[in-house]
Amino acid sequence: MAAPLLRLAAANDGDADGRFSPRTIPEQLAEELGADIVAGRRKAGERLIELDLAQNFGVSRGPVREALRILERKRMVDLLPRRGAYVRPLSLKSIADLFNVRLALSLLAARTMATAPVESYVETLARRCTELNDMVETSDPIAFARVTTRAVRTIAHGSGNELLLELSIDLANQTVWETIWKTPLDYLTQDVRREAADLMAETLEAVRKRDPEAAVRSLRLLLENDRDRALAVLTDLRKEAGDLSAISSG
Amino acid sequence: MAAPLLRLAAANDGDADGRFSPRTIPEQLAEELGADIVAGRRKAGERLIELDLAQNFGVSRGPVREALRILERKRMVDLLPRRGAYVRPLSLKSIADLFNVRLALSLLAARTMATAPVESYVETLARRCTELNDMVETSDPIAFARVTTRAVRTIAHGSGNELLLELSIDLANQTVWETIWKTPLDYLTQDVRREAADLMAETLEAVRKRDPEAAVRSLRLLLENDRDRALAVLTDLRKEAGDLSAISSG
DNA sequence: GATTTGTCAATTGTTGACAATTGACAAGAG
DNA sequence: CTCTTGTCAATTGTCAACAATTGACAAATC
Repeated sequence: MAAPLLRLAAANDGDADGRFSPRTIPEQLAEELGADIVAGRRKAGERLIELDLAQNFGVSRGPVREALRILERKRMVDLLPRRGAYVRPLSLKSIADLFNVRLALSLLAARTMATAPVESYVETLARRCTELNDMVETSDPIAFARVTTRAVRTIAHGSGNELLLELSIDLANQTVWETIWKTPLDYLTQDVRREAADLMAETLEAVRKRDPEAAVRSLRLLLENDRDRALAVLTDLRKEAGDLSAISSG
Repeated sequence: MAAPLLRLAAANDGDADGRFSPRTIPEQLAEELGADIVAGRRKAGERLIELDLAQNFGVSRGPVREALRILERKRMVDLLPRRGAYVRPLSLKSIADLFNVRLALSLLAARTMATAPVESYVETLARRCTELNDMVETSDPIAFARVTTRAVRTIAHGSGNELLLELSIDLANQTVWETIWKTPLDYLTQDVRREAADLMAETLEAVRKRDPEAAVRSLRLLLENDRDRALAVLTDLRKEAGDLSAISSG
């Protein structure tokens, strides 16, 4: 197998975070490997051998090691001392778990933000709401989903809780999402989008009125809907095709 | 400076997790360094230089590097590519943030557990409740606090959400707690213990009745009390002594 | 036949050397 | 005097070789 080397990483568009740290080789490796895992080019449970990876990527084992640590942190591989790295199976249940944790953190964010709103974040959230409203009519579910995610992240920012924000970003970077983005988002019909946009607007309103309970209530509805619909789609998907090897029955 | 070498790590009592992976050198380094940071032997913001650490510990830079990655994951150091590792300042606010995140996760756990309780975990929780009740009369705040923590972890287990459990353990391993354990727990008076034990019992009851909202309600009260009292103590502590260098005003 | 022990290749852990980058400081230009 | 540019030591990033451990398979023992 010839050495494919690294494609030297396209634009560094600030990885969903604010930091513009230089893009290190281990990070690039982790990204590539992560993509491979999501795409099913690496199967669940497969063992990853440092030397092989190093040769395939055209680097030495050092950076590969660090990349594996990064992927461990992202919960994409299990790292057993002296026994190697294994790609972690990604069950439907673990996706549900992920949704629920995100939900809990987002609700804490909403509650906190509504308790002591910071004007700049409220404004940003308002902008997102406007965007969502505008997108109800158009029919681009992917764009809609992205803005929703961004709005939720704004709330995480607005909470002022840095740990919460960090965890949210970590979870968002979780590759599960990459998988989910690739699933059909047809369930985001106009009606569903309408409802979501309204609920987000309600949340914004509650934040403005400094009513934490109301904010939590509406955001919870929004995210629970999202979770349930996404899970339904994923479940169906599994029934049809037994592949997508990254997603096991679990 | 002579080479202190590693004291070869005492009993491996299964680090609060179930796994009994072999104790690797990087893990030991991380533990030592972490202890140094908590104890204030490494000050907030201080730069950690790989070569120095390597020489002090009597190993080469490789393992030190991995140890730093571990500490980054535990949020104890910041790792800036090409710019080194810095011990992360631990502000009062970040401790509050930690409490709040733990709170949110625990409530999700309680809600989930109460939705579909698993007998074995319910039993364990019941045992913890009994223990707590027995400890109301005795006056060992530390033991009481530990059992409380254990009860909360039981709930995390009982949720069946592995991600949640993992995050909880991560956060619990956060060194902040080590710091907190060392603060005076005098606020855990008999009255306070009585209330806490009662609230935990209520939570258990709610779980048994499969009443998620009630479970969340009582556990929330319990943990909010805990948070507020602990923060109050820490705040006072800071007013008195300006040291405890790991805790900055932030 | 089941269990233990010995051997070996494959793989991970560790090391020391070399390359690349950073931040600081000094010298020079405006 | 302020700002830019060049140089340099300190430090991190990467590499390739060596050491230690693992798991598997075969041989020996009970």
